[in-house]
Amino acid sequence: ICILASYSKVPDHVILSGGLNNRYWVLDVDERPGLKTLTVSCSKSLHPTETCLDMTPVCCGDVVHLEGCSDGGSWVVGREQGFLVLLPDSLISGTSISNSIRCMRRAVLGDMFKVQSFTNINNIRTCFYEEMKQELHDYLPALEHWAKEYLSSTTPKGISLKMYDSTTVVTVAELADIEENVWSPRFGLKGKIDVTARVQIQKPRSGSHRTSEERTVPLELKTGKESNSIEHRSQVILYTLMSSERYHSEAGLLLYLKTGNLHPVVASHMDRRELLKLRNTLVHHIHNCVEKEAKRSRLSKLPDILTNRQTCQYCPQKRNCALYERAVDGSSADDCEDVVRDFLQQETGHLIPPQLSYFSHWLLLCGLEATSMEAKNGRKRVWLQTAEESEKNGSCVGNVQLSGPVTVQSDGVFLHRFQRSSMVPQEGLASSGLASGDRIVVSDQKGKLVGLATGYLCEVSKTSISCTLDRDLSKFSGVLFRLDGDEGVVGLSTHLTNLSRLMENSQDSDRLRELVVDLRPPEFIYNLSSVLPREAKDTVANILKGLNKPQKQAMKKVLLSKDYTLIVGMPGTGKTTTICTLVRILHACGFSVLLTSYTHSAVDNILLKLKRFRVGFLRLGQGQKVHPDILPYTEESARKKGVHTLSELEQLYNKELTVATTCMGIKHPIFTRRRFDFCIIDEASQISQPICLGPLFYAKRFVLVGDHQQLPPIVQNQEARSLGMDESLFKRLELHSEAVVQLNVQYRMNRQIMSLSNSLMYEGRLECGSERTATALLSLPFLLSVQSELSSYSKSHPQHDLAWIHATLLPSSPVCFLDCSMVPALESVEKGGISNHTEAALIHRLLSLLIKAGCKPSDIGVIAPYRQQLKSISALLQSSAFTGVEVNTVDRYQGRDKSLIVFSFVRSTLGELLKDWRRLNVAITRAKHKLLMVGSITTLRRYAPVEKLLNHLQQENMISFYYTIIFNSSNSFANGGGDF
DNA sequence: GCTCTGCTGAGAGGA
Repeated sequence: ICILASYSKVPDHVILSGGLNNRYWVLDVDERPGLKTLTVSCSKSLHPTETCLDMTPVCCGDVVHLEGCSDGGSWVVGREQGFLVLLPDSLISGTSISNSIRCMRRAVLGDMFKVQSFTNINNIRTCFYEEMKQELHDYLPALEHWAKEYLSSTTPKGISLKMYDSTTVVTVAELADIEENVWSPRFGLKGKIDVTARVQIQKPRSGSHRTSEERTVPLELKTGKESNSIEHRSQVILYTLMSSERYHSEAGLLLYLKTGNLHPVVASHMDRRELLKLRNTLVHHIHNCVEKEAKRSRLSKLPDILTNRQTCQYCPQKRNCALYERAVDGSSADDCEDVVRDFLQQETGHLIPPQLSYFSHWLLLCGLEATSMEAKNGRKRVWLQTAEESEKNGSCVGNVQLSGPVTVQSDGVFLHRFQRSSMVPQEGLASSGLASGDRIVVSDQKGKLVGLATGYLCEVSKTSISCTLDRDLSKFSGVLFRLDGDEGVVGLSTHLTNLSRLMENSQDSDRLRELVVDLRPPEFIYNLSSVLPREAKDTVANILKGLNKPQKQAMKKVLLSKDYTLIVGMPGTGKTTTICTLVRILHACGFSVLLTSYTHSAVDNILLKLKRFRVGFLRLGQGQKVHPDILPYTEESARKKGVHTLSELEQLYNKELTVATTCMGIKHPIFTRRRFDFCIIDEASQISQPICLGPLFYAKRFVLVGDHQQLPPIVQNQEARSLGMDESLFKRLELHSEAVVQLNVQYRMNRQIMSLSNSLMYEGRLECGSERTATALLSLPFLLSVQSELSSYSKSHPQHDLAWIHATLLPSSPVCFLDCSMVPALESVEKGGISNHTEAALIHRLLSLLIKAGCKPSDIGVIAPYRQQLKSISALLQSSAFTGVEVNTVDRYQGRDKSLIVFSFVRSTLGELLKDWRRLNVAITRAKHKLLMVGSITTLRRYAPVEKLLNHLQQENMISFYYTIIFNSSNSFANGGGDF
């Protein structure tokens, strides 16, 4: 009963449907020997139900797609017909499935851990003409042979296909496409087809006449040995299956380039069904990587280890295979066969139990987080929803056609322009919810060509859209397309790959593991002169002149470190400047530096400062995401200036001492070659441990810069968070106080504003850098005129007491809390989240007055913890007078400041976000000269952090004014006061 | 309960 209850409600994000592209919900599984009956429904009300017979590992609550025919509501998946596709919206690649034939465990691991070895410099080799020519040369004779035998343009013999009679001849008429991308949500498959070939099938009719028929089939190329193996043939069968909706082909071709031999691959229904069963098993393991037992989650068991030395010896997943077995499945070396024991010992013998549990712990956290992200994954909307439905939700434009020619921008980047074919709605395409810079997926409107190309939007105007795509779609002129925003299915493979690497038996990993997992205390040397080169001393001394005391200390600590240094950058203490200076000093000493952060903008922030000094650097990363002023420093632009050979490319990679990129950008081939003396990671307190590890593999020493009193890494899964997934490496290593330097001298906030954070978080450690900082106030040149306007209004409306407004505006009171409890100001829960219209209206009024009094809109920032509140505030700030006012979330304001900050607390009931001390700390440390807080004190007192803040405000007499007048449209000053 | 940035990625082949 309990099980039924939990699966009798379909979650909101699940989409069900009947028909050809059906999606069924599994309500019940009845298992008997040799027979498995599923009770399924394709309606969200779960009525009516149908049944299905199949042997796949299906659980209650799974979504399945049924192929074949149903007879009176019962589906049979059997020898002659019918398929069951488990979780069809998880598209599995053809190679993953063919990999699973030999070892299912390897295929499952392959989905979790990407193996790095292949992004090496040899891959780039073939990008250069000479190297490519050489590579191709060996294959030319065989290719020529192939063309003569099979290409229609010559006089080919063709191949005979057994599926027809022996006199049927197939020749290749045209190569229609190469590397065609296919997403097949019907079979839950995806892949890239080497060659899409148009073939001619000639068969004898009765009598002597031949009939000729044209078909489009997948052609798979293999450069290696001609094995005609089951794996190769399976790949072709899968490509044929996944492209069957496009081309209706029944067979595919397999071409071995070493010999030029072409093999036809024809599959029976059972062949296809067996492959789809493998796919289902794989999906089952991927989806159920975490299981719950007695309310506690744990990692599931993987398919068994294949104890075949021949096969396992060269398996790219052997380390992960052994690690998982020992760390997760917990098998001790004793209770297994000799072969397995030897294998486990060989791969994981260098690891001690705490290291294994670090690995399994983080694997579990990532697994939990992955399940939360999967539920939100919006990619399946591309095929589950019509363009019209998706347009309503935003982030989709349907009914567009190619307009104008496709231009090649660079290698594999094609610029396209699309136009709405039918009438354009009033607001035009600009209102589609898509904006320039967004990632998109292009599909056809009908849903036959799903995922044709991906790319980035360039320009969105009222009538047309331009974008760069990874494929040239010019041959589809006239086809109706839809463009969908692609939130991406990034997953956690970088996390897992880094974790796996941390467990590697190598020098780099051993050392990092010692520091990160075993928490070995960091070491320092004592004599600065041994690290400072004589010739750099003057330069360094000069650079140091611009720094304050703690900043100088930080520089010294870094230079003396043998392992790592942690720099705590409290709000406004000049973190960016400090990092910039650090890079300059290290540069002057001749040290190489890898400079990273989680976000592109944080990396570029430092580079923008660095670029003013004569310090060269190489910026890696997608040009689309890099700041325009930094573009000249990217690899892309350097290569445009002329890199024609491999050695020129190597020169480019080795030229600069300093290399900058994001933490995720470490897949770049440069890292197979280069090691750095230092790695600096900015905003490290906001980066999760597995991601933060990535760049550290490439440096001898590292510097983490952050502040754990500000925002932690974002973790969506509640259980993962409670198990510590939001603990950054910065926080973890902070227990070694000898590695920590605190930057506590700040140049942002005046004395009163600083006092808030000091009492909330920093216990008085935060100091003002100068008297000027401490006493700086908001400048309101026209305050007098606004005041007199207010006074005259008060005279004519004596029933309204406006004293509180007078006081709020005064620059001499830098901190004000406006209490709305008595108004009252109630929150409202809307589709997009929580907002508070009363607070929004009040903020609108205050800003009008402040701007009238002479505050520049660009000096004003409005902050709220909730997105929906930003929307309702922005909606009120539409008039041109407010242009320049920046409205944003607390999270997005971290690292930034404004002269005047207005913070809207929003909540009138309890909420999750404001319970976090760190978020509140960020909110109150953004203002330089004046901080206005708006909220309901009676409610907010219930949160410990806000309570502490309020106590301080009361002590210091900063809640000077209770905002208690009735605030509604009929009798407030809002109407009578006209436009102020 | 509602905070959000990363990222091409499928497959390249050997025993």
